[in-house]
Amino acid sequence: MAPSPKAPLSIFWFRRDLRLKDNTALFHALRGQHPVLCIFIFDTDILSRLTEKADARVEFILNSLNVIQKHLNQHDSSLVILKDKPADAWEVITRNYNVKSVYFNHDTEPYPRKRDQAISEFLQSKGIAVHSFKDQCIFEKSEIAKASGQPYTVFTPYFKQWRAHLDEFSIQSYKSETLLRNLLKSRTETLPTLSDLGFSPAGIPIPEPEVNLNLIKRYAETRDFPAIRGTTRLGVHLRFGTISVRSLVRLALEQSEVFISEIAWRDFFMTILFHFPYSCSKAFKPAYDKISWRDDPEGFAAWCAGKTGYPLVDAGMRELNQTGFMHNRVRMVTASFLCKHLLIDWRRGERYFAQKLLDYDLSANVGNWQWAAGSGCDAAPYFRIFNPALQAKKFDPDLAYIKQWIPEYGKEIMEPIVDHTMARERCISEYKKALR
DNA sequence: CCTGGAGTTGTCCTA
DNA sequence: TTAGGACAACTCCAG
Repeated sequence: MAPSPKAPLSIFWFRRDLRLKDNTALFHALRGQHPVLCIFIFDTDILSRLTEKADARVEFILNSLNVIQKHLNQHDSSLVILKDKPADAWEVITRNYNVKSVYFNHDTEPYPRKRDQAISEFLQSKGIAVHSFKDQCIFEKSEIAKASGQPYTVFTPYFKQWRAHLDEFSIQSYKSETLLRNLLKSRTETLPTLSDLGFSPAGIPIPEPEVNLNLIKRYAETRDFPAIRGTTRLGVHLRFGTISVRSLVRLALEQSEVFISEIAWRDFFMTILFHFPYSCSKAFKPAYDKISWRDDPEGFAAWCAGKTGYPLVDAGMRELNQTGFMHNRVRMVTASFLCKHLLIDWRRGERYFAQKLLDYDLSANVGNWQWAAGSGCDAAPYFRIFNPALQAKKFDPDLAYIKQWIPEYGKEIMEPIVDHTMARERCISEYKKALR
């Protein structure tokens, strides 16, 4: 860290908003009265929980920080990177700099909420002003709520309200990129390397943050076919904030209502987790925690490895294992298979996806897993059990996706690890018993 | 408070 | 081959 320049300054704290363009808190920081120093903290509590050392997400963050650093350097400024527990990092920062105010964007997940609360109290106790802003979603917290003020728990009425609120203001651009002259001038700091952080490259391709308008226009017709490039794959960029969700909505508004509604689903699940934080580890509908999930180590291992004998399930799991991505249609099929065919607790699947997905987001992952298990708000009815063979026939009719991920398909025959009809009946009767 | 309509993404069986 | 009802009732939400 640089030696103490005692001039008063503001700090902008990058978290999951790794961009200089259209960044709300950065915009407000740069319009403040002090020059702005940008920081990023590698949270050692989070890093130490990552068991896989070839983690593409750490790599993605580092790449994004390097892009930011290049731009900051053009303005004779530099990122300061810390690797510490956040509380300790802020202890160091406030000791080394004459910090007058701190700016960051909201993160409403349970852990960041607690963290930000503690850090804010610490900063305020030192007389430092804390300013935080909505940035990672269009509407958050209780902005979309029933007339009574209670949060919606059903998507359709939520979306109706969300859509009615969507105006110029809610998707305006905060042109932080035009204010970079207000950055603090500082000596260039060297960024850590991946190995400095204790990680190694994952060898996973990272999609560019490019918005393909034609793809969004055709989204409703193409999104369900995993062999087609029919989805934008922007999830990872929304996850880390390398694109602004407002800019995406601005572009998509003219193109596709279905795509817009998917952005609203993202807001919806974030809002649900904000109001019902227990739902990341417990069934949203408590009765579903009465299901006696099977402890089936072989079945779980087969599912993870993509060796269930159901081609679409296996193709999806192999795509996930090899690329850190799985097509959304296939996410539903694989999740349904684990919960319903194998009767394995949705939390185990959720944790596996959490380890593997480059675009992993707690609220969306938990929301969708609970949807698949039937335990979530507004979830699939329990008797709705995806038939993997039928799903393959409908959505991968020429087997292009299956053959892409299962090269031995057609040459070797793999017996299904569980019979569809038996599994279906077992599931319905077990759910029935639990929900009685 | 009451009431009626609706609820992301399915599947299976029967006629 | 295809269309329609059953699956299960319950809760949510708006008027």
